[in-house]
Amino acid sequence: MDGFRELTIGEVARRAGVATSSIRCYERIGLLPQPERTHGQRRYGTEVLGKLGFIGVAQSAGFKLREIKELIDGVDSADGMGEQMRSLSSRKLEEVEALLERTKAMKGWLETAKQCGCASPTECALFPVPGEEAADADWSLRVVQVKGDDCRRPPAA
Amino acid sequence: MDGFRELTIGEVARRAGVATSSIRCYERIGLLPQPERTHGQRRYGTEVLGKLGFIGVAQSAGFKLREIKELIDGVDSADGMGEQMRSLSSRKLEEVEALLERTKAMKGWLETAKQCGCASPTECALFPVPGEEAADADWSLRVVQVKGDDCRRPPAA
DNA sequence: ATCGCCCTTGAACTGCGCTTCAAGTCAAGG
DNA sequence: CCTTGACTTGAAGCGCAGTTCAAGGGCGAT
Repeated sequence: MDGFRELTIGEVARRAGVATSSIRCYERIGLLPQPERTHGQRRYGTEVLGKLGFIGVAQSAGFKLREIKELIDGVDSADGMGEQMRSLSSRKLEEVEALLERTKAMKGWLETAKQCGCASPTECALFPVPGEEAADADWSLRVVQVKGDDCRRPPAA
Repeated sequence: MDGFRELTIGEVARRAGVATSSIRCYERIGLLPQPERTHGQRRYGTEVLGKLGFIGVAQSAGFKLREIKELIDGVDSADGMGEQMRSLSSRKLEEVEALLERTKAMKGWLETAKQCGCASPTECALFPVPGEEAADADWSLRVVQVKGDDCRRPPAA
């Protein structure tokens, strides 16, 4: 059913929803294996679609291609989906959880900004001004503190 | 209090927590105005710290520097923080919400992968294989469907 | 006056993830 | 036969967000 390996790069690109140039690029950097060839042209089996799908998901979650390569290599080479896979996933999970938090913070900021009625950044809590001593102001955390739909800066008490 | 404009670029960099090279870069692309100078050296007032803070926040909210420039130009010139701000935020909000979904999907995937006992990707539902007709397979949604701690692929019924 | 330190410049470089290009091969269809 | 269309290659280019570098200026302190 899928041992035919008869898909051309163009067909793979169409079905996976990526550009042929991306596929060749992935091959170049070792993300995809060298496929078999007919008349010099790449021939793929359908399993490459799964791999491309995985690459897409991982990418959209913020993995770099190098990291995706690590993941794929771990799965392909080691003892099945062994320790390598699990430890990589554990490590990545922490990063993804951090990304999740940051993304939630951004969402909050944008929701406030969407309905902000402030006349200028000077009066708006979305745009804080650091104190004299603030050497390492943590802007992203300050922004998270903006809640509700009133983003006016509290009158500096 | 802040009309002195006596901060050097190094001091601004330290207090805002960015590199001097970034500040010059922002100036180059019009994100920051040309500051006054003494002996050829840039001299800033403290209000630049607010601007840099804003740039940082907006960046972490997913805005590109070009978009941030749009925002700043809009705030500085037009009717306060007007329509431009709100429409850009609305647009960005959609993007961030999509990112949020993808990140959640990846988190689910990684959590499953962390405790996956499958011997090979072939038997594992974490690596789906698309059907013959799937021209626009929605991988991110498929991955979300992997729930619980058993990631074995259901025997193709 | 010499040292150390901070500042200046433009150009080039980095890393990432592709995309585009020129020049060529091959098989099928009219 | 000739065209069409999909494929091949390596190299170069792009957009982004900076960083690094060489070569030099100026100032306060010792």
